[in-house]
Amino acid sequence: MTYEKKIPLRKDCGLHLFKELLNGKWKLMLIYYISTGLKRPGELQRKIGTADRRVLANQLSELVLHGFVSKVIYDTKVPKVEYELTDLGKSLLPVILNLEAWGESNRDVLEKALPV
Amino acid sequence: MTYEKKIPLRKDCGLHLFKELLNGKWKLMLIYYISTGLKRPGELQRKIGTADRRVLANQLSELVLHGFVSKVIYDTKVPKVEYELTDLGKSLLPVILNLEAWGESNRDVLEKALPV
DNA sequence: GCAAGTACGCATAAATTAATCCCTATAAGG
DNA sequence: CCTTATAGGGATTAATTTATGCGTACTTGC
Repeated sequence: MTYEKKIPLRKDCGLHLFKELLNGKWKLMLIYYISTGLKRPGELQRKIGTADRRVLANQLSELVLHGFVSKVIYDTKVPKVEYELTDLGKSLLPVILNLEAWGESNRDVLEKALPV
Repeated sequence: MTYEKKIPLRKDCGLHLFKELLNGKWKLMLIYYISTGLKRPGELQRKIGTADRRVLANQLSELVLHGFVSKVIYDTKVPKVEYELTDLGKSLLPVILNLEAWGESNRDVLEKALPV
C-alpha cells in the first residue's frame, strides 16, 4: 500500500485518469455495493466472498484516499465502521452501470472469448 | 503472451467480464484510435508515442484473439497491416466515450487525487 | 551499398498488483 | 472459559502485467 511507482502516471486522457485510480480488482464492485446500502466492511466481505478481507480493506483504503468513499468510524464498544460514497464516488455510478450493462448484454460472446 | 493464469477468472458479473478482457494498459485507447481511422500498427504507435511497439503489438494481438478487432494482412512487397473493429469492438465505443467523458469532466479532482 | 521504413518475435527483467502468513484487541452469548 | 463476532495491520510471497534487449526479413530512396 505504500508503494512508490517508478513509471510516471499517465494523465493525458480521461481513460487513463480512470484507469490510474480505479484499476483495482474490486474497486468498482465495492463502489456499486456501497451504493446499494452495504456499508460495513464485514457485509461487503461476505457479499463478495471470493475476495480476501485484507485485499478488500486495501482497495477500500485507496478509495478513501482518492476521495471516492468516506469512512465513518463509530466510537462504540464493539467496533463499527461504515463507508459511504462521496459526490465523486456517486458520479461513477452511471459509468459503472454502463460497464456492467455492456458486459451482461455481451455475456455470451465474452464468455467464449475467455480462456477455458 | 502465452501465460496461463493460476487464479480462476471471474465471470460473475458484467464488470468482471469487462475487466478480464479489457484490462490492458492501452486496449481501450487502441480501440478508440482504430475507430477514428488509425489502422496501421505504425500509425498507432506514433500516435501513442510513450508506448513501446511490442507492448502495443501484444495488446493488439489479444484484442484480435478476443474478437474486438480483426487484422488484415496485405500481400504487398512492403509489409502492410491494418486493424479494424469487429461488431463487438464497435459495441464498446459508447462505453469508452462514457469513461473518457467521466474522466475529463472530473479531471481537476482526479489529478489532485493522483500521487505527485 | 547503406540508411530508413515496413512489420514481427523470443526470452528475460522489471514493475505492479493481489494474495497470504501470522498477529492484536475488545465484547457478547452461552 | 470458550467461541464467535467486530475491525485491524505489518511483512512477505505469489501472480500478473508491462517493459526491454537483441534479433529477423524485405523494400525503397539516395
